[in-house]
Amino acid sequence: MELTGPPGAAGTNGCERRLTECGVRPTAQRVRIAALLLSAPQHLSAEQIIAQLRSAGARVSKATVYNTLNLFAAHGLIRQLSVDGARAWFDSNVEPHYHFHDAETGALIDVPVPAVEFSRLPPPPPGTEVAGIDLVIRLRRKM
Amino acid sequence: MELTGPPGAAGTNGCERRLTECGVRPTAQRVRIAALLLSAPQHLSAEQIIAQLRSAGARVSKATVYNTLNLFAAHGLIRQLSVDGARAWFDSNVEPHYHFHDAETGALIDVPVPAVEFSRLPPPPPGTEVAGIDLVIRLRRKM
DNA sequence: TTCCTTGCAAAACTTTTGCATTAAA
DNA sequence: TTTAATGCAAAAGTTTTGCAAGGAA
Repeated sequence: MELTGPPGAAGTNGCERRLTECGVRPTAQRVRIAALLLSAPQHLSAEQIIAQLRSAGARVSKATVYNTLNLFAAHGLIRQLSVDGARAWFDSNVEPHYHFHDAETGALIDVPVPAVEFSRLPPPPPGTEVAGIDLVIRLRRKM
Repeated sequence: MELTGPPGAAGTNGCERRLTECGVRPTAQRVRIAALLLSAPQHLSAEQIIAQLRSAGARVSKATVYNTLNLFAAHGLIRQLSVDGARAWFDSNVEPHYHFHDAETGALIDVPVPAVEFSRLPPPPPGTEVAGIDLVIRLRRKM
Protein backbone atom coordinates (compact mmCIF):
# COMPACT_ATOMS: atom_id res chain seq x y z
CA MET A 1 0.00 0.00 0.00
CA GLU A 2 1.38 3.37 -1.07
CA LEU A 3 1.93 5.89 1.66
CA THR A 4 2.32 8.70 -0.84
CA GLY A 5 -0.71 8.90 -3.03
CA PRO A 6 -2.13 11.63 -5.20
CA PRO A 7 -4.06 14.33 -3.31
CA GLY A 8 -7.54 13.00 -2.68
CA ALA A 9 -6.48 9.39 -2.47
CA ALA A 10 -6.74 8.20 1.10
CA GLY A 11 -3.37 6.87 2.20
CA THR A 12 -2.92 5.03 5.48
CA ASN A 13 -2.59 8.35 7.31
CA GLY A 14 -5.62 9.96 5.76
CA CYS A 15 -7.62 6.84 6.47
CA GLU A 16 -6.83 6.96 10.14
CA ARG A 17 -8.02 10.55 10.32
CA ARG A 18 -11.14 9.71 8.37
CA LEU A 19 -12.08 6.84 10.65
CA THR A 20 -11.61 8.98 13.72
CA GLU A 21 -13.78 11.69 12.21
CA CYS A 22 -16.54 9.14 11.72
CA GLY A 23 -16.34 8.01 15.31
CA VAL A 24 -14.73 4.71 14.30
CA ARG A 25 -11.72 3.73 16.38
CA PRO A 26 -8.80 3.40 13.96
CA THR A 27 -7.38 0.01 14.86
CA ALA A 28 -4.66 -1.57 12.75
CA GLN A 29 -7.04 -3.87 10.88
CA ARG A 30 -9.57 -1.16 10.20
CA VAL A 31 -6.96 1.21 8.90
CA ARG A 32 -5.63 -1.45 6.55
CA ILE A 33 -9.07 -2.26 5.25
CA ALA A 34 -9.87 1.41 4.84
CA ALA A 35 -6.55 2.09 3.09
CA LEU A 36 -7.23 -0.73 0.65
CA LEU A 37 -10.84 0.12 -0.05
CA LEU A 38 -10.74 3.92 0.06
CA SER A 39 -7.58 4.39 -2.02
CA ALA A 40 -9.71 4.70 -5.13
CA PRO A 41 -13.32 4.28 -6.25
CA GLN A 42 -13.76 0.54 -6.59
CA HIS A 43 -15.98 -2.45 -5.93
CA LEU A 44 -14.65 -5.29 -3.81
CA SER A 45 -16.15 -8.38 -2.20
CA ALA A 46 -15.32 -9.44 1.33
CA GLU A 47 -13.28 -12.38 0.06
CA GLN A 48 -11.30 -10.16 -2.30
CA ILE A 49 -10.45 -7.87 0.59
CA ILE A 50 -9.33 -10.77 2.77
CA ALA A 51 -7.21 -12.18 -0.06
CA GLN A 52 -5.56 -8.83 -0.85
CA LEU A 53 -4.82 -8.08 2.79
CA ARG A 54 -3.31 -11.49 3.42
CA SER A 55 -1.23 -11.52 0.26
CA ALA A 56 0.07 -8.14 1.43
CA GLY A 57 1.16 -9.81 4.65
CA ALA A 58 -1.59 -8.50 6.91
CA ARG A 59 -2.95 -10.65 9.68
CA VAL A 60 -6.71 -10.29 9.64
CA SER A 61 -9.57 -12.66 10.28
CA LYS A 62 -12.64 -13.21 8.19
CA ALA A 63 -14.90 -12.14 11.06
CA THR A 64 -13.06 -8.87 11.46
CA VAL A 65 -13.33 -8.09 7.76
CA TYR A 66 -17.06 -8.69 7.74
CA ASN A 67 -17.56 -6.77 10.98
CA THR A 68 -15.46 -3.91 9.67
CA LEU A 69 -17.26 -3.72 6.35
CA ASN A 70 -20.63 -3.60 8.11
CA LEU A 71 -19.28 -0.97 10.47
CA PHE A 72 -17.95 1.16 7.62
CA ALA A 73 -21.24 0.86 5.77
CA ALA A 74 -23.18 1.87 8.88
CA HIS A 75 -21.01 4.98 9.13
CA GLY A 76 -21.41 5.87 5.49
CA LEU A 77 -17.78 5.23 4.61
CA ILE A 78 -18.70 2.63 2.01
CA ARG A 79 -21.86 1.40 0.37
CA GLN A 80 -23.05 -2.17 0.07
CA LEU A 81 -24.39 -3.19 -3.34
CA SER A 82 -26.77 -5.99 -4.32
CA VAL A 83 -26.21 -6.56 -8.01
CA ASP A 84 -26.01 -10.33 -8.21
CA GLY A 85 -27.54 -12.60 -5.65
CA ALA A 86 -24.27 -14.41 -5.04
CA ARG A 87 -22.44 -12.04 -2.71
CA ALA A 88 -22.28 -8.46 -1.50
CA TRP A 89 -20.09 -5.87 -3.19
CA PHE A 90 -18.67 -2.95 -1.28
CA ASP A 91 -18.40 0.31 -3.13
CA SER A 92 -15.88 2.86 -1.85
CA ASN A 93 -17.70 5.57 -3.77
CA VAL A 94 -20.45 6.78 -1.44
CA GLU A 95 -21.41 9.76 -3.58
CA PRO A 96 -24.69 9.22 -5.44
CA HIS A 97 -24.07 7.32 -8.66
CA TYR A 98 -25.33 4.39 -10.69
CA HIS A 99 -23.80 1.27 -12.24
CA PHE A 100 -23.24 -0.70 -15.39
CA HIS A 101 -23.12 -4.42 -14.71
CA ASP A 102 -21.82 -7.07 -17.09
CA ALA A 103 -23.13 -10.33 -15.68
CA GLU A 104 -20.91 -12.32 -18.01
CA THR A 105 -17.62 -10.87 -16.79
CA GLY A 106 -18.83 -9.65 -13.42
CA ALA A 107 -17.60 -6.15 -14.29
CA LEU A 108 -19.18 -3.32 -12.33
CA ILE A 109 -18.66 0.19 -13.68
CA ASP A 110 -19.67 3.47 -12.10
CA VAL A 111 -22.12 5.71 -13.94
CA PRO A 112 -22.00 9.34 -12.75
CA VAL A 113 -25.25 11.00 -11.77
CA PRO A 114 -25.25 13.56 -14.61
CA ALA A 115 -25.13 10.72 -17.15
CA VAL A 116 -28.68 9.81 -16.20
CA GLU A 117 -31.63 12.12 -16.19
CA PHE A 118 -35.11 11.20 -15.04
CA SER A 119 -37.86 13.29 -16.61
CA ARG A 120 -40.49 11.38 -14.67
CA LEU A 121 -40.50 9.39 -11.43
CA PRO A 122 -43.46 7.88 -9.61
CA PRO A 123 -44.61 9.41 -6.32
CA PRO A 124 -43.61 7.25 -3.36
CA PRO A 125 -46.46 5.40 -1.62
CA PRO A 126 -48.24 7.31 1.19
CA GLY A 127 -46.24 7.50 4.39
CA THR A 128 -42.94 6.93 2.63
CA GLU A 129 -40.32 9.05 0.95
CA VAL A 130 -37.51 8.24 -1.46
CA ALA A 131 -34.34 7.24 0.39
CA GLY A 132 -32.30 6.58 -2.72
CA ILE A 133 -32.31 5.21 -6.22
CA ASP A 134 -30.41 2.10 -7.23
CA LEU A 135 -29.98 1.95 -10.97
CA VAL A 136 -28.16 -0.96 -12.58
CA ILE A 137 -27.84 -0.96 -16.36
CA ARG A 138 -27.30 -4.59 -17.27
CA LEU A 139 -24.97 -5.15 -20.20
CA ARG A 140 -24.58 -7.93 -22.68
CA ARG A 141 -21.77 -8.53 -25.13
CA LYS A 142 -22.57 -7.26 -28.58
CA MET A 143 -22.36 -10.21 -30.97
CA MET B 1 -55.38 -23.25 -5.32
CA GLU B 2 -58.31 -22.00 -7.40
CA LEU B 3 -59.02 -23.81 -10.61
CA THR B 4 -61.34 -21.08 -11.81
CA GLY B 5 -59.57 -17.77 -11.88
CA PRO B 6 -60.30 -14.52 -13.62
CA PRO B 7 -59.29 -14.41 -17.28
CA GLY B 8 -55.61 -13.64 -17.44
CA ALA B 9 -54.84 -15.33 -14.15
CA ALA B 10 -53.04 -18.59 -14.79
CA GLY B 11 -55.00 -21.40 -13.23
CA THR B 12 -53.60 -24.89 -12.96
CA ASN B 13 -54.77 -25.65 -16.49
CA GLY B 14 -53.37 -22.51 -18.03
CA CYS B 15 -50.09 -23.13 -16.26
CA GLU B 16 -49.74 -26.58 -17.73
CA ARG B 17 -50.23 -25.17 -21.21
CA ARG B 18 -47.82 -22.35 -20.55
CA LEU B 19 -45.08 -24.69 -19.36
CA THR B 20 -45.51 -26.91 -22.40
CA GLU B 21 -45.31 -23.89 -24.70
CA CYS B 22 -41.99 -22.97 -23.10
CA GLY B 23 -40.58 -26.44 -23.63
CA VAL B 24 -40.82 -27.24 -19.91
CA ARG B 25 -42.32 -30.60 -19.12
CA PRO B 26 -45.34 -29.94 -16.92
CA THR B 27 -44.76 -32.28 -14.02
CA ALA B 28 -47.01 -32.17 -10.97
CA GLN B 29 -44.54 -30.16 -8.87
CA ARG B 30 -43.78 -27.68 -11.63
CA VAL B 31 -47.45 -27.06 -12.32
CA ARG B 32 -48.11 -26.44 -8.65
CA ILE B 33 -45.21 -24.01 -8.39
CA ALA B 34 -46.29 -22.28 -11.58
CA ALA B 35 -49.91 -22.07 -10.43
CA LEU B 36 -48.81 -20.49 -7.17
CA LEU B 37 -46.37 -18.05 -8.65
CA LEU B 38 -48.09 -17.12 -11.89
CA SER B 39 -51.59 -16.66 -10.46
CA ALA B 40 -50.87 -12.94 -10.01
CA PRO B 41 -47.97 -10.51 -10.24
CA GLN B 42 -46.04 -11.06 -7.00
CA HIS B 43 -42.64 -11.47 -5.40
CA LEU B 44 -41.88 -14.66 -3.50
CA SER B 45 -38.78 -16.21 -2.01
CA ALA B 46 -37.95 -19.89 -2.40
CA GLU B 47 -38.75 -20.54 1.26
CA GLN B 48 -42.11 -18.80 0.96
CA ILE B 49 -42.97 -20.99 -2.00
CA ILE B 50 -41.99 -24.15 -0.14
CA ALA B 51 -44.02 -23.10 2.90
CA GLN B 52 -47.11 -22.24 0.87
CA LEU B 53 -46.98 -25.45 -1.13
CA ARG B 54 -46.57 -27.60 1.96
CA SER B 55 -49.29 -25.87 3.95
CA ALA B 56 -51.52 -26.50 0.95
CA GLY B 57 -50.73 -30.20 1.28
CA ALA B 58 -48.30 -30.51 -1.61
CA ARG B 59 -45.35 -32.83 -1.33
CA VAL B 60 -42.34 -31.03 -2.74
CA SER B 61 -38.68 -30.96 -1.83
CA LYS B 62 -36.47 -27.96 -1.38
CA ALA B 63 -34.16 -29.07 -4.17
CA THR B 64 -37.04 -29.35 -6.61
CA VAL B 65 -38.28 -25.87 -5.76
CA TYR B 66 -34.86 -24.34 -6.34
CA ASN B 67 -34.30 -26.34 -9.51
CA THR B 68 -37.73 -25.37 -10.77
CA LEU B 69 -37.30 -21.68 -10.02
CA ASN B 70 -33.98 -21.64 -11.86
CA LEU B 71 -35.57 -23.53 -14.73
CA PHE B 72 -38.49 -21.10 -14.92
CA ALA B 73 -36.13 -18.14 -14.82
CA ALA B 74 -34.00 -19.63 -17.60
CA HIS B 75 -37.12 -19.95 -19.73
CA GLY B 76 -38.28 -16.42 -19.02
CA LEU B 77 -41.34 -17.48 -17.04
CA ILE B 78 -40.19 -15.59 -13.96
CA ARG B 79 -37.48 -13.11 -13.14
CA GLN B 80 -34.99 -13.30 -10.30
CA LEU B 81 -34.44 -10.09 -8.36
CA SER B 82 -31.48 -8.94 -6.25
CA VAL B 83 -32.81 -6.25 -3.98
CA ASP B 84 -31.37 -7.23 -0.63
CA GLY B 85 -28.29 -9.38 -0.26
CA ALA B 86 -30.08 -11.85 1.98
CA ARG B 87 -31.98 -13.99 -0.51
CA ALA B 88 -33.33 -14.10 -4.04
CA TRP B 89 -36.83 -12.91 -4.87
CA PHE B 90 -38.73 -14.35 -7.76
CA ASP B 91 -40.98 -12.00 -9.68
CA SER B 92 -43.84 -13.50 -11.66
CA ASN B 93 -44.08 -10.31 -13.68
CA VAL B 94 -41.61 -10.71 -16.53
CA GLU B 95 -42.76 -7.65 -18.42
CA PRO B 96 -40.35 -4.72 -18.12
CA HIS B 97 -40.99 -2.80 -14.92
CA TYR B 98 -39.23 -1.32 -11.92
CA HIS B 99 -39.60 -1.55 -8.15
CA PHE B 100 -40.14 0.32 -4.95
CA HIS B 101 -38.36 -1.33 -2.03
CA ASP B 102 -39.01 -0.62 1.63
CA ALA B 103 -36.03 -2.14 3.43
CA GLU B 104 -37.72 -1.71 6.80
CA THR B 105 -40.77 -3.80 5.98
CA GLY B 106 -39.28 -5.78 3.12
CA ALA B 107 -42.13 -4.64 0.89
CA LEU B 108 -41.47 -4.83 -2.83
CA ILE B 109 -43.89 -2.93 -5.08
CA ASP B 110 -44.01 -2.91 -8.87
CA VAL B 111 -43.51 0.36 -10.70
CA PRO B 112 -44.88 0.30 -14.27
CA VAL B 113 -42.57 1.40 -17.06
CA PRO B 114 -44.57 4.52 -18.01
CA ALA B 115 -44.18 5.86 -14.45
CA VAL B 116 -40.48 6.36 -15.15
CA GLU B 117 -39.03 8.32 -17.99
CA PHE B 118 -35.33 8.64 -18.75
CA SER B 119 -34.42 11.78 -20.66
CA ARG B 120 -30.77 10.78 -20.66
CA LEU B 121 -28.92 7.48 -20.38
CA PRO B 122 -25.21 6.83 -20.78
CA PRO B 123 -23.97 4.98 -23.86
CA PRO B 124 -22.96 1.42 -22.99
CA PRO B 125 -19.20 0.70 -23.04
CA PRO B 126 -17.72 -0.36 -26.41
CA GLY B 127 -18.54 -3.93 -27.36
CA THR B 128 -21.59 -4.06 -25.13
CA GLU B 129 -25.25 -3.20 -25.40
CA VAL B 130 -27.95 -2.64 -22.83
CA ALA B 131 -29.63 -5.89 -21.83
CA GLY B 132 -31.97 -4.35 -19.31
CA ILE B 133 -32.39 -1.75 -16.63
CA ASP B 134 -32.89 -2.61 -12.98
CA LEU B 135 -34.31 0.34 -11.11
CA VAL B 136 -35.03 0.09 -7.39
CA ILE B 137 -36.44 3.15 -5.66
CA ARG B 138 -35.53 2.68 -2.02
CA LEU B 139 -38.14 3.97 0.42
CA ARG B 140 -37.95 5.14 3.98
CA ARG B 141 -40.79 5.80 6.40
CA LYS B 142 -41.72 9.44 6.56
CA MET B 143 -41.25 10.55 10.18
C1' DT C 1 -36.45 -49.10 -21.93
C1' DT C 2 -34.70 -44.70 -21.83
C1' DC C 3 -34.57 -40.32 -20.28
C1' DC C 4 -35.96 -36.88 -17.19
C1' DT C 5 -37.51 -35.49 -12.59
C1' DT C 6 -37.87 -35.88 -7.71
C1' DG C 7 -36.45 -36.23 -2.92
C1' DC C 8 -33.24 -36.60 0.55
C1' DA C 9 -29.08 -35.62 2.53
C1' DA C 10 -24.94 -33.64 2.28
C1' DA C 11 -22.04 -30.14 0.51
C1' DA C 12 -20.83 -25.48 -0.81
C1' DC C 13 -20.85 -20.68 0.03
C1' DT C 14 -21.52 -16.42 2.20
C1' DT C 15 -22.20 -14.14 6.43
C1' DT C 16 -22.93 -13.98 11.49
C1' DT C 17 -22.08 -15.18 16.26
C1' DG C 18 -19.97 -16.91 20.83
C1' DC C 19 -16.24 -16.57 23.44
C1' DA C 20 -11.54 -16.37 25.00
C1' DT C 21 -7.63 -13.38 24.00
C1' DT C 22 -5.58 -9.06 22.85
C1' DA C 23 -5.18 -4.29 22.08
C1' DA C 24 -6.66 0.47 22.73
C1' DA C 25 -8.07 4.48 25.63
C1' DT D 1 -8.19 -0.74 34.43
C1' DT D 2 -11.91 -0.80 31.77
C1' DT D 3 -13.84 -1.14 27.48
C1' DA D 4 -13.83 -2.41 22.85
C1' DA D 5 -11.82 -5.14 18.94
C1' DT D 6 -9.82 -9.37 17.16
C1' DG D 7 -9.38 -14.20 15.86
C1' DC D 8 -10.90 -18.68 15.67
C1' DA D 9 -14.20 -21.97 15.18
C1' DA D 10 -18.68 -23.02 14.98
C1' DA D 11 -23.27 -21.83 13.61
C1' DA D 12 -26.72 -20.00 10.62
C1' DG D 13 -28.96 -19.18 6.26
C1' DT D 14 -29.39 -19.79 1.36
C1' DT D 15 -28.57 -22.39 -2.67
C1' DT D 16 -26.47 -26.31 -5.17
C1' DT D 17 -25.21 -31.07 -5.96
C1' DG D 18 -24.77 -36.34 -5.87
C1' DC D 19 -27.25 -40.15 -6.17
C1' DA D 20 -30.85 -43.55 -5.65
C1' DA D 21 -35.66 -44.04 -6.58
C1' DG D 22 -39.75 -42.89 -9.14
C1' DG D 23 -42.42 -41.35 -13.22
C1' DA D 24 -43.21 -39.94 -18.04
C1' DA D 25 -42.63 -40.88 -22.93
